[in-house]
Amino acid sequence: MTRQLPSATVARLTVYLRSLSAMLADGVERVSSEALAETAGVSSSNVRKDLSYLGSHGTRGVGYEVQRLSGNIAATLGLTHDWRVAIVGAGNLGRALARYTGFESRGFDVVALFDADQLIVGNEVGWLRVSDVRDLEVVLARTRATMVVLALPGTVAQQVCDRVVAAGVHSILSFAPVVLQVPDSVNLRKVDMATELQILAYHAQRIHEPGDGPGRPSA
Amino acid sequence: MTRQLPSATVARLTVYLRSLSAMLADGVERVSSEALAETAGVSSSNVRKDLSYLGSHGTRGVGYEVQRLSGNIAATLGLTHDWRVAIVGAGNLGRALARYTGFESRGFDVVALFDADQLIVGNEVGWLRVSDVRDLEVVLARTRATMVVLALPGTVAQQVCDRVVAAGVHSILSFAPVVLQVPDSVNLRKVDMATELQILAYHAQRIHEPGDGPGRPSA
DNA sequence: GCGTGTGAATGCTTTCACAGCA
DNA sequence: TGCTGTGAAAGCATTCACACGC
Repeated sequence: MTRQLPSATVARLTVYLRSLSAMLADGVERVSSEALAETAGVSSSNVRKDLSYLGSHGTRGVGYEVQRLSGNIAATLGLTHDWRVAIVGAGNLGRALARYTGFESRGFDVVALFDADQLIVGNEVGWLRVSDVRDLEVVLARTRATMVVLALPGTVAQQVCDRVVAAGVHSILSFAPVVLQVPDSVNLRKVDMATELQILAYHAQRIHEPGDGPGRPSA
Repeated sequence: MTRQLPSATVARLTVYLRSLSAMLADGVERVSSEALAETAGVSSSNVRKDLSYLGSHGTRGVGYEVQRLSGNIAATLGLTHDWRVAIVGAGNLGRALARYTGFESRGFDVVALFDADQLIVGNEVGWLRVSDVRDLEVVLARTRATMVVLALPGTVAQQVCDRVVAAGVHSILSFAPVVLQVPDSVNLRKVDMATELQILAYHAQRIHEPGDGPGRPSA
């Protein structure tokens, strides 16, 4: 049952899942690869290839059963139960993440929020109380969190990351603008907003040749 | 003159740039592809291939001049001048982004922050005043913002996105958990935190079968 | 027919290995 | 000698095109 899926496929499955959830809510019962591709912003052959990895059973000439496909993808992604997530860093971003309602609805429970600043520790954010990062190991164990989100300054990210790893966490999502070193056994994903803007800058600059001001909005 | 760089290379250039900035600050003058690869978390041959696209001039047997390489990459990415960025959505995430100091230091000026909620419009966030999203077109024009960050609910993302595009913006970074449709002339990048966690869930679930969760994959 | 499932072909990315130059 | 720069090879990912079954 455990053949590794191509990583590009895994990323797209999450998108399909979102589209399918919307369709389920709308009472749609069947969907073609063409229609699903449309809502997901990819090609239909890409959709079919991706779904074929699940050993998915669509019906030729008809399409896929929304309900069944949705359950199939959720199971494949490991979303059959909730995941307990801890957020380290209760600055602007950490607090925003802690209050983000999109996690809940997608099967992720935020069970702890940490900060090092004693002025913040003990405060309430949403329905959570901010824990002292000195108690990281204890609280991670007590809450049985298996995923950690790092929302802290680059300067301390690596040292906190090391403690998180030592505490036995294998899944980490980092918003810190640094490259973190982790053992192979740990799964680390990185989101960096400045990087994203820089990539946009590259493409923007290739179009309007840089004068002193960045392009005029010619329409 | 400038041939299109592979997109994977562009993404890594931003990482190199960060490493090089740190080295510059530390007074390091030269760096080998091996050393740079280490800090960036990629292979050294990957670094050399990437840099060779810039027609970059390293010195054989020695390495690259940090200062020069750094300037080279910045120029390639179009970071020789600041970019004016507007953020639409002053909820938790939007406010966190508006206050994020990492943008400034990387050449991105947040020049406007919008919201639709009349209770929020007019408030100060950092050194910005929240504008009414009804004035989107006017304020975008006045501030001459050329990049827009969408930090708003999925339900309104597409309609706001359409207005942003119509206003002549060609670079958009979206945090909304939906697939947005834009013309080919627009560059859209997407960041979705729930998606990232789902991808982590997939890998986590492939390793340890969860103990207290219901259901395991059928044989 | 129609739309899935899938080999085969194309294109993109990374790695290898080594020539070439300080 | 040491490290860059780069063709050639290997490894992924996407697209094509069409057989197949409803």
